[in-house]
Amino acid sequence: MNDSSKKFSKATIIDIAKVAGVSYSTVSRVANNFAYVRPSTRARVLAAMEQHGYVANPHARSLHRGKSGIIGLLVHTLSTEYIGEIVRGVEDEIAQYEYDLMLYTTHRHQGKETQHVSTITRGFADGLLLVVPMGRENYLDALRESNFPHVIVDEGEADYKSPSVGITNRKGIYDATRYLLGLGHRRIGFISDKMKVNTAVDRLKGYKDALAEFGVEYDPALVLEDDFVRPQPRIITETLLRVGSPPTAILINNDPIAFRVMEILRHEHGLRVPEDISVVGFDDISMASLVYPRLTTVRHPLYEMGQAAARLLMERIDDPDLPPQHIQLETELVVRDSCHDLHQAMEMAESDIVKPIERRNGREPSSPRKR
Amino acid sequence: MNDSSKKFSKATIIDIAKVAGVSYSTVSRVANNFAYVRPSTRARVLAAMEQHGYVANPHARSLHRGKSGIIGLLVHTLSTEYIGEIVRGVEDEIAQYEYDLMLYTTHRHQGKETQHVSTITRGFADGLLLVVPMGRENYLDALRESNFPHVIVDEGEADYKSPSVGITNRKGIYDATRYLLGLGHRRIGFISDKMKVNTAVDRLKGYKDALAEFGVEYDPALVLEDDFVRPQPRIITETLLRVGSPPTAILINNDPIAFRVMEILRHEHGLRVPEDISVVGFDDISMASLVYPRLTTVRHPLYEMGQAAARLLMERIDDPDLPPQHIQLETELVVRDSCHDLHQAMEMAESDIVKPIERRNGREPSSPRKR
DNA sequence: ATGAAAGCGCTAACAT
DNA sequence: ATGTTAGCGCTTTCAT
Repeated sequence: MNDSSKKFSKATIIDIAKVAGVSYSTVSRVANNFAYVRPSTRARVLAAMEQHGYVANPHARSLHRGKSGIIGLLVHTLSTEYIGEIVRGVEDEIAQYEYDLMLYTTHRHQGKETQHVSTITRGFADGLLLVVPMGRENYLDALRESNFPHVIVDEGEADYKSPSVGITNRKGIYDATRYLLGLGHRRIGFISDKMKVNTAVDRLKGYKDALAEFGVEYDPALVLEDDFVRPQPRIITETLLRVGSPPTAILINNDPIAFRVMEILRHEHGLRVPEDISVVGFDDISMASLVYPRLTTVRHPLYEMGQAAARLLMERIDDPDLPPQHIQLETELVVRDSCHDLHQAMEMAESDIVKPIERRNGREPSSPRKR
Repeated sequence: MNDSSKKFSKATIIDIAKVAGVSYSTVSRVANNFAYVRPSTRARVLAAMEQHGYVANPHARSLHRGKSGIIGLLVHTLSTEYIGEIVRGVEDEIAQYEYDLMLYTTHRHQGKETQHVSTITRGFADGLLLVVPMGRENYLDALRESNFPHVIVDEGEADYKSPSVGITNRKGIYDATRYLLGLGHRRIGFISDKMKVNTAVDRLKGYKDALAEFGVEYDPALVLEDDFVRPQPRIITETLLRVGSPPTAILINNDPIAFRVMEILRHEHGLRVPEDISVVGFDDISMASLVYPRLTTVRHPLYEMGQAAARLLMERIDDPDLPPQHIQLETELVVRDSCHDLHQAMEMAESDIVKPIERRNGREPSSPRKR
């Protein structure tokens, strides 16, 4: 409004109309590529637009059209590859529809703010993507009531009231658990997100199913709930190692936490992975194949999930009355080097003087220089 | 505009005015918390707003005010912790000013599109943050010409025409190189981003300065330029190992690439880090302390950089005529376990039968199970 | 093929 | 303390 801000205020449709010597509705026609504009007129308008670097004010346009070409994305944080990959999928998909992305981080809009998020988004964006595993009930209801186009990303099987995209969580963990059981492991630690999170429930089921199938009794002492937003890998690890008959393998429902557990196992407990203890992660982020030992994990198709969610949202923006749909993508067990075959280990032990238990503190990490 | 979309179109200021039995300017006054509204009237309006879940249409508001409360963020990709941390800093900072974030990914708006980005952003957002190390000349000029508030994030020392935030790149690498030299290394590989990127130039300078200080001759064969957008760690590594007198240490200007190089060194060349070859990274992302061996690297204050950039931008939105300013944040060498002390190694070798050269393929990674 | 004019929802003078 | 009104910049009938 003040003078200095005028400096970068763009030419309006009226300015262009004046320069081109036409009415501003004609400029609008040219800008929107409508038919029935005489080629010579069009050229003149185009020239004027070019000259002044004209571009339509998106707010005015949105105001009139009643839609903005923007979709909102609600996430907890951006600092993880997990979310980065999802956003990449979303971005690539909506680019085809010429949509743009508005970012909302939930930790800002806390408490009563959480409700505002949906309200803010409503009216500003044409649709909303939610990557928020919990604490969303209040505004989810509001979104459904007002029939505002939205899609939940990475949803479990519990709640299909809203359209959503997810993965085969149960099967993913089922496969991983079976794999460990197949290697001879019977005491398998399970580090899970809070059971408030739907996907965590599904995954625990996969764990139990596999155990049952192998006739292994389910031991609650081996199942630890952590808050994946603020994980406590040290506490979790120590708790698990202190269990009466400690686990020979740990299934951790999140790669980054698995990395931290491995680090703790190695540097604070002198345990080797996989020789002394096996580790399996979940997500298969890029680091999984770069750590040492390379992490065996369950691939989570994050990019594809983002794409699918965006596509679903586009459909619902077109027709908000579509019945809620849930898309489920396939996981895949990726076997790398972080698990030990106990059968093989047995044979070794028989022809070996070193017993497994003695190995534990046998080898310190080389060159333990301080930070 | 069609019927179904009406379903979630919110009540307007006029609807509320009717319900509350006042004029809509009064509603506006209440919505904007103006004085001089009789408490009873205010209460009535508030009730009506509550009842209908009223929230002002942001486009109408922006249109009128001439500003939107939005800042644009232009990044290449979101899939890295690097960018995630920056965005987190930005987010936290702008939240205090009640600004929101609009995301633009450059790989979408390529070629002539790149120009559109600035034009789109102009008029829609009140300011723009750029995390784009290269290929931005065209629109940067346009931004400066129109005096549109913008800040370049992670800028080197070459270009202070635009306001920017960066780090002590030269010193960061200078410290790291000195550290390696201090450990006795004389052949130090240097893997850098393209020299088109300003920061890469600064860093190379730091490398050369340290070398000169130790009287070590600069060998161009040890300096490899890679494209950090599409890195080729395998090629780089092999090239470096094939140099006549190969490096005993490698300085890699990016942690994720350092992780990949370490993996390649280990699994494809049977080399141990740090015993056979030392590695230093740059950025100190969270994984640096979780890999094995823990990575010695240069800390890049990403979060703080995001904050500083956002703060600078806020200032410039307030007063676009401020002279361009450059903020430089401090780096810090973080010593962990990925570097070997050659002096120490010498002593060892003398009292050891195993010569360094023989060690090279001496130890395969344990349990080399296939993926 | 083009111009005139209404209106999208809101804010901010200007009245009263 | 509240109502009236003129835009903000654009799209879109409706005329011509």
